[in-house]
Amino acid sequence: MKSLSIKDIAVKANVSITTVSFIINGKAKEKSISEAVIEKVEKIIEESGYKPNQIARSLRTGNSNIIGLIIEDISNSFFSRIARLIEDKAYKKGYKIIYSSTENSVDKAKELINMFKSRKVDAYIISPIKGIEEDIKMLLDDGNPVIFFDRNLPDINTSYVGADHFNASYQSIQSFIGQGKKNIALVTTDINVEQIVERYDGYKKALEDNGIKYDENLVLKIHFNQKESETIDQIETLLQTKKIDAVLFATNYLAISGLKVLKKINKKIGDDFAIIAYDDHEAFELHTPGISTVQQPLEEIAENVIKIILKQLSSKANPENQQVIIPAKLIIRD
Amino acid sequence: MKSLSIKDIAVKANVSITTVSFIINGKAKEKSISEAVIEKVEKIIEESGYKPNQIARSLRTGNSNIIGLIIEDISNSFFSRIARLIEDKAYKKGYKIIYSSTENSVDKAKELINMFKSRKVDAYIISPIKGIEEDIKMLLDDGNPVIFFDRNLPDINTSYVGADHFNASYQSIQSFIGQGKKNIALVTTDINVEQIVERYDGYKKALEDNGIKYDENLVLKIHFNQKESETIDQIETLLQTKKIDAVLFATNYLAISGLKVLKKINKKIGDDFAIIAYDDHEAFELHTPGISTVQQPLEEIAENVIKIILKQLSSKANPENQQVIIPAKLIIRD
DNA sequence: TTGGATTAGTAAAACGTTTTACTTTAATGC
DNA sequence: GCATTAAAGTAAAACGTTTTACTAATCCAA
Repeated sequence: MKSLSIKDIAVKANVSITTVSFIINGKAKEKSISEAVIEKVEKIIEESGYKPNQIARSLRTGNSNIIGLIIEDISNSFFSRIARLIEDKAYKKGYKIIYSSTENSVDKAKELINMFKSRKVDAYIISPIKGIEEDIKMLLDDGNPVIFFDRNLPDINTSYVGADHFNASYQSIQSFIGQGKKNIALVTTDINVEQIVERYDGYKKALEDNGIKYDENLVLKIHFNQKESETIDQIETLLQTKKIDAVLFATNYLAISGLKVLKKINKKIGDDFAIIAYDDHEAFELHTPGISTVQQPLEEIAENVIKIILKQLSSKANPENQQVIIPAKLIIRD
Repeated sequence: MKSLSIKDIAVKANVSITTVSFIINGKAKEKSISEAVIEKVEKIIEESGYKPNQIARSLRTGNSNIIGLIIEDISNSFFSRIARLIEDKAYKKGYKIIYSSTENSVDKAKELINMFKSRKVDAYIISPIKGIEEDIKMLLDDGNPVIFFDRNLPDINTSYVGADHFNASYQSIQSFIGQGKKNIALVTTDINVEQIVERYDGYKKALEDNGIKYDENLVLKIHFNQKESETIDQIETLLQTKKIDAVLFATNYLAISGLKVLKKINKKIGDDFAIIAYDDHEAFELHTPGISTVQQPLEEIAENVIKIILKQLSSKANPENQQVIIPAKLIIRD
């Protein structure tokens, strides 16, 4: 059963295709179509359940009302929650989201950009990784709205929304030190993205500022794509072989692995051992004792992202790039 | 900067558009294009970075290589994990996923179906809700491949993949009874979907089969869209006012709320009080003691979904509907 | 009464592909 | 040497819209 086209409607209403198109697009008044015709056509559209073919529309107009969202991994709760918020807000403005996960692979990221390009998405919301600078530049050169979130690429001049990773990390360490901790470890990943580097820098700077010597043996860089069991082994080794009284985990999934280690080796969180996790997770609130965490302001991030991108989409003017850095919140639990 | 079209390539190569199209689509041999021309054109395509406009392609061919995924809520870990797996597998076959969350609203679900329809997605993967039967029927009548997962709509004759909710629930209760529990509560939701009903039925049947009288006061139906604080209050009331020695939570987020209550009222899980959660969650493994859980076979579900849908997409033949029920696994933790 | 403005509407081009039906040239068989 | 077939390729229609440029009729002012 073929679906209806604008032509079918035009024939039924005994008017031209043009007229129907004007009516559909709310230009009837402006194009001086009579009230009678408008009503007739609208009635027919209503009754027949006709919906314009978006593909044809996109081809003609050059825009798709689709926003491409490129993230690391939709199954990570940080991203899935952001995605949900963005989807929600975009939806209300008539935009759909089409998303894909890069799994931190440069090749996949490039492929995704190409794919979105050939689908003519109207805008790109990207949590970027190093290595795709050229591709992003091409997008920008072609006049596509592009916004980064969570992470930034320093060489690229485009809008960005993210948490203040440096300060969040700095304050976490301050908090440890305030509790009298001296041997503070950092468990982070080896992916070379700005937000991870900033968390590292904040860690280092806080130590320095407090006169504690930075010891690279207390920093564990986990390889991004490795199996969790391996991560667990490495964290276990760290905890068993080094004298450590506090650990900052640079991502929530690393903290989850860390908690598994603690359970396994039966090490308790308490007065003589503390941890803080970056990015909240339901497991942290429920844990006994509660796990302190750096909470990123998801709602605010999503809101700013969508606000900036919609503004760029509506005003054809060349976009002034905005950099929005939102403070993260340290939640102390116990 | 306009992007290249097939025409630009044709001009550069000094051949016709048709020829370029044949080459792009791998029909060069079959259409007897000479090796020399093929090479020349391919070189130009390669060098220029030309990518066919998918929109134009879709318009002409009538398919989009996009599969629409309609779920309840992408930020729920069950769905985001499934989504990731489906995305992954679809991607490998050249299909993209475009997803949206219904938030359990019939209106939103209908809107999404319409939106996907006007975008001419090639297939629909849906975790359905009651009230959209008519819309689904229309999709099927139009010859669209549609597959349900996680939940089924009994009136609709289409493929379905899901866990064996009835048995999973039944076994959970059996397990409680095996531990000597007698006053077993069920915390579930009021949404009227098959999988929730089955979990309820399994609960009831297991009680009956063991000669325990079903007591409706021990069943708490939480309103789907209410705030978590309210849910927590209701669960707290249930636990405080009724004599209960075991609780089955019908979804993971209900169990999370339940755990928050336990923490709040300082009730311990142990010999005289047990719980089981439906759908696993990272928090459950980490919890002390570990929370027993009904684990849905995500990987298998995703795999079956994508296998069935791809088969339907490749063979134009009218699809034989498949019903795949996969056993869930009860994981006992402590 | 005339000619510019307004009203009401339409024909046709364009967006970038795919695909059908066609042409031209060369090769082959007898 | 002529008819047939194969090889190599192309012109043009079609997909379903939007939009530009146009027409025809009516109205109004001078």
